Amino acid sequence: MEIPSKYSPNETEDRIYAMWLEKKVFKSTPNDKPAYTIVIPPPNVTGVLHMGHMLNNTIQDLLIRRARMRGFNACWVPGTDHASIATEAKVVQKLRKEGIKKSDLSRDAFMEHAWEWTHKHGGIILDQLKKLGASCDWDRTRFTMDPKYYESVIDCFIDLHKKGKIYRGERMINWDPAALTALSDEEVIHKEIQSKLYFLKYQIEGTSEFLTVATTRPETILGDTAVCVNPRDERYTHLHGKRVIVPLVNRSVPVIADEYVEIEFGTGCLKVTPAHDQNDFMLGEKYQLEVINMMNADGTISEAGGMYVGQERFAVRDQIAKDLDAAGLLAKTEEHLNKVGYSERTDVVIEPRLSLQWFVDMKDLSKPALENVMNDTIRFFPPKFKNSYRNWMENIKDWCISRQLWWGHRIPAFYAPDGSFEVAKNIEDAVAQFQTKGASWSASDLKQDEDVLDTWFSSWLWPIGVFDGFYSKEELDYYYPTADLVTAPEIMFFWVARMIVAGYEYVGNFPFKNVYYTGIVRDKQGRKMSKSLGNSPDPIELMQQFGADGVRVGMLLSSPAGNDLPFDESLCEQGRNFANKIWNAFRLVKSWEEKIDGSLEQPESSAIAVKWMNNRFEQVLVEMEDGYDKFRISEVLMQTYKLIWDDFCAWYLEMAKPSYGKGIDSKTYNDTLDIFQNLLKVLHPFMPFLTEEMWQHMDSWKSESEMICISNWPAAKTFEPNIQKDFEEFEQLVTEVRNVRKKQNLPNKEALVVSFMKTANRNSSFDAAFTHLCNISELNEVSEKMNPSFSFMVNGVEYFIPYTASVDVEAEQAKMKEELAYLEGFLKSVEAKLTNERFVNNAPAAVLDGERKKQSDALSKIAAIKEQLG
RNA sequence: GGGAGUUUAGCUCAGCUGGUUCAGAGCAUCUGCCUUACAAGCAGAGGGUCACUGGUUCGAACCCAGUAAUUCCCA
Repeated sequence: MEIPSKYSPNETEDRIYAMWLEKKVFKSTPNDKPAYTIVIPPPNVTGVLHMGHMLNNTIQDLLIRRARMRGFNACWVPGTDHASIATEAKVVQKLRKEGIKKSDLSRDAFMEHAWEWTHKHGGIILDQLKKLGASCDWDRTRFTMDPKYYESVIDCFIDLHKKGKIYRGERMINWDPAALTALSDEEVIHKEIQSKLYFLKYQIEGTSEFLTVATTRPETILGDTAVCVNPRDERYTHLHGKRVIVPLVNRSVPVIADEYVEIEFGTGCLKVTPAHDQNDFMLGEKYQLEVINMMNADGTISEAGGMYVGQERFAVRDQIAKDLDAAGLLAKTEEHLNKVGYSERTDVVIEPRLSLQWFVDMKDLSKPALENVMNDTIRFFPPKFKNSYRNWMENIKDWCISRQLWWGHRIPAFYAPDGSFEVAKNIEDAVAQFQTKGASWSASDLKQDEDVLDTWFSSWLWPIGVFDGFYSKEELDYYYPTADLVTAPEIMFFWVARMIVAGYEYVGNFPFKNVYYTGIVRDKQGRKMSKSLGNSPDPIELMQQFGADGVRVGMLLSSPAGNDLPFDESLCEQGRNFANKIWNAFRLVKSWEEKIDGSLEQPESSAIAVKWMNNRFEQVLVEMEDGYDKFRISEVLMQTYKLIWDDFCAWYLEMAKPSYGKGIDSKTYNDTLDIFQNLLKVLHPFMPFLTEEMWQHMDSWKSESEMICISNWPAAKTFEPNIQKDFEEFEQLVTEVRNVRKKQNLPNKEALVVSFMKTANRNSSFDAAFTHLCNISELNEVSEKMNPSFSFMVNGVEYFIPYTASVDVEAEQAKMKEELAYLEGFLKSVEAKLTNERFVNNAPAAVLDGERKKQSDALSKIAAIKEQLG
């Protein structure tokens, strides 16, 4: 069978993936083997694969495939997140295009549309993951709104409410006036905006004097109920206890004094609008100020504002500035760099707003989660993220979990007409609960809370919920805690921290042992990849172009944990080239199948090559295992890359390759297959398709295991460091000879004679490989230097290759002189150290010996060159 | 404003306990090759004031202090 010289992934990948699915190799059920579990960070159900997913899931697949081969019961649980805000926004948008307004629909009708949308687009992303080679147990696919999962979320809410950890309260929250919902702090993005600072004049009551207050939001004067100064600010001590008149509004408000005010900022006077600013709210509570809510939910001015009613907030800002100016109450305006909060979802300016919301009291819940990260029970990779984790957890605030949306888990609170409420699993339970309290409401009297829960309030239960852990311990006991979590640092607080909290609260144990934080995928210019910038390549197209394996390698080549990944297609190209390189090594070895000559003995050159290659494999394997333990994925990949490309292809195969037209002995052939097999195994997690395809082509491999993905990971054995040392010497020697060939333009076909100066301790272990590889006809020992000839030193032994054709003697001598000058300078610096008494007295013996060896090596090299020069 | 990080070759990054793994890797570049697995390749070569300034030490890319640039998180 003719194997093409180019590997074509497109033909292969779908076929291989179908085989894996058919043989159910990714399926996991509890058994005697130890479990190794990963739960996927569930992507948005209607999302499409982007480069961040590619990175993330490549790493997860790599870990799970390695674990599977190492004999664990590997279980990777896939699934999707209902993503309430994002999905609802998409459905609203789609309906709008059809001319339907959300407000015209009933809740049930809207939910029908949302489900339809979910069924239509849901799962696309999971199919895309299959293209990448993701070895998930697809039978376990979960969705955060599956009936069972939904129930878990509701039960969790009820439980926390019973424990007194969930409460309803009026708080200053982040309000999104476009989506008409509350947002958690984490959903607000702060941006620096060039804005104006307005200096407003407040008349001091009963005088003709004015007080100037600086503000970035002049429209909020409609809600002013005080002016605040710092008690230490001597400019304003005379105003303590006085009252001032709010400009335009003409309301009299008190002047209060509080340390909170920054003396240096603006004029040192702060207008206090308790309903529209977090800190003002705090001042309002402290000094029992009146609260005037001057804004409607959609960002227009409310009746309570008294002026500009119904007008949009930013229009009013401009208008009020003009009106103030006209009234002579605007002292001046200044340019000002301001940080403004924007909604992550709708990108409109967030309005701090007082409203009645549901909260989780996080203070006590978060304690074990903080402790067990700090003491490394749960390990973070890279550990630097422990710092920000601690910072956040130590200052944790209550979690606002209600959202004014329909798509999601509806809050299980039922309100009676008198405003009292019960938290219950369903309306019947609520009726019963009212009854026990002596309130006899019927089901038709009660109304369920209109709001749904924050999406993260469902995904924080993910590692438990995917195993139905709230209702059955069977799978939970086996799979939980999971092994590793692979995710982006951006959602450390949204998700990772809260899963840890939930894990300790509901299972009494951590949800995962290790957390690997990936970086952010950026484009060449360092910009974050985003849809709006259009700078993100389509992963599916990339995989078509370079193969899934090529893209996987491309993603992992430069992505140490926690570092951003500056993505460049050329990395995928490197991955594709690597695939092709291996493919061709396979073609070579496969071609030997027909050249086996049973009568041949294994030549010495092949014997040493096999011995070295096996030894080298062991050496690198140890380093790789160490790298895996530390999650240094890129490093492990590079080690694998060099092991295969440099050691195996460039050196081993060249040494073992039979001479032109000759057959191959069966021992070398079989040894080569064994080596190749091990290499493919350690490569498999990185390039699953390519390795499986080759495995399927080789009967002797298939006799060990039907598929490489379920074969046994090679066990680390001991390696002999001396063999590698000898090899490196041999490598130098070969390079020197190649250089001589190049200088003289001697093709490899032409045999060479090489001589070396007689020495007691010349190492000859690789001589057979050397003469085979470099086409050396004679390797002679001589007792006198040869002239004229090229000469070079390898590990203290001087080698000679006689000049053949015309050689530029002067150029050679000039080069030698350069070398001589360098060596003499080097020697000088070494000797300076050795004559420094303090160095000799303080440095450890090993370092001293090293310096002495440097000295003697330099001396002998200098002597040799001088002799050559004549 | 508070906190954390980063700065080593053209690019992306290693460099773990201060000293033979000490200035490295991959890619890119340059030179020569269609050598019977592979031009998506082979062979060879060049390339660095380890951000800057000072300190500690026999010895600093590594420890300390300061400066600069830059990234992220929080408010």
